[in-house]
Amino acid sequence: GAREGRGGESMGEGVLYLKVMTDEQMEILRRQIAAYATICEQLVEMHKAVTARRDSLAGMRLGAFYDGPLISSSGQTIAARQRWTPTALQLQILETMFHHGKGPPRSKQKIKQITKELSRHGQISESNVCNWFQNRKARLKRKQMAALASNTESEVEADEESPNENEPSHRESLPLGSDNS
Amino acid sequence: GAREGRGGESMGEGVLYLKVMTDEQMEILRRQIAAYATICEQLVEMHKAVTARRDSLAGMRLGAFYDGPLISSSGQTIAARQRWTPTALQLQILETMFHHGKGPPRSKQKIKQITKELSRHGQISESNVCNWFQNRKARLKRKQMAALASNTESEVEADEESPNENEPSHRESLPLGSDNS
DNA sequence: AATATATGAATGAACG
DNA sequence: CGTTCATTCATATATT
Repeated sequence: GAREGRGGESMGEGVLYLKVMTDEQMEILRRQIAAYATICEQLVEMHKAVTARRDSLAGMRLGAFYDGPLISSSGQTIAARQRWTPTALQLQILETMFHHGKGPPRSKQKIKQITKELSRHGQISESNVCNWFQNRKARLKRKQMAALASNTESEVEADEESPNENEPSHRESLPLGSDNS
Repeated sequence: GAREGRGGESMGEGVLYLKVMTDEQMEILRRQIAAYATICEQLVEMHKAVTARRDSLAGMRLGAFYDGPLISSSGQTIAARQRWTPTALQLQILETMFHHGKGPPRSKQKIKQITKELSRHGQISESNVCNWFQNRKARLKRKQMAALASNTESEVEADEESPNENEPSHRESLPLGSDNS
């Protein structure tokens, strides 16, 4: 197994820490994701077909499904929370905005607009949006600071104060609604 | 998938191809898998329910599905996030500090120092220390509050905050008893 | 093995 | 804005 190593390593500090995977591990991951993607796709299709021809099973009100409800890996999706949790879709959008706009929105107007946009994908309020951006920013900054502190010798690449460097070149996407590969 | 054997040897001619991922990318992958797992679980359940009451959709032969062919597969090696576990010695030290200092450390400097000290007894990072103190504090508080709850009236030690808060003591449904810690 | 508990880590919200 | 709190999630460990 790939998990021996008691006491693990520090994972909070990102940046300098890299995980190394063999091609085999990579392949396993890839296949796992692909399998899930395929299955999900087919199941969704099936469900659509079923509900299309037979609406009588309205008892199962899971219709909001393929709009990306909220996916937390415990299946507790139905329980009413008192604390807002962004749906996968909302999170994706927010993340994109964050990267694009280089930070939190500038004006209240913007917040309103974003909230409106996001509310199409789930319950959300302006303060949620506000908090999210603030938290996001604060935590990014903290991470950077931590990284910077850990190697005082500097001269490390990508340490520059260029905020537009924030694009970690990853695209997180749940290919449920969008085509991929 | 007749693919056994350890990494490396099966691919190419012994050349070690390594992919390097940042922690962030790792986390994204992990989440994606988790998300898919959840979706699949729910969809499968739904499908089961549907087919249970109506068999007429045999047209879609996806039955082999939840016979569990490849989903979990051999994966799980990477998809799991390991977490730091304090050694006995580290725990002892932390505990002592906590009692002595009456709470979490006040400054970043202190954290650094503690981390350095503890790292002599095992792998540890600053965020580990930070988290530990926060969790410790939070859980102590909760325990005290719980203890206090049994006494109801009598001496209340000014622990209560404003009662018009967001439902601070919602024990509406903890039927599984897991919430208590 | 399967379930229950303990606890490290993530994060929405609140505070100063 | 930066920091802290409160709650939740996920995994390591213990128990059956």
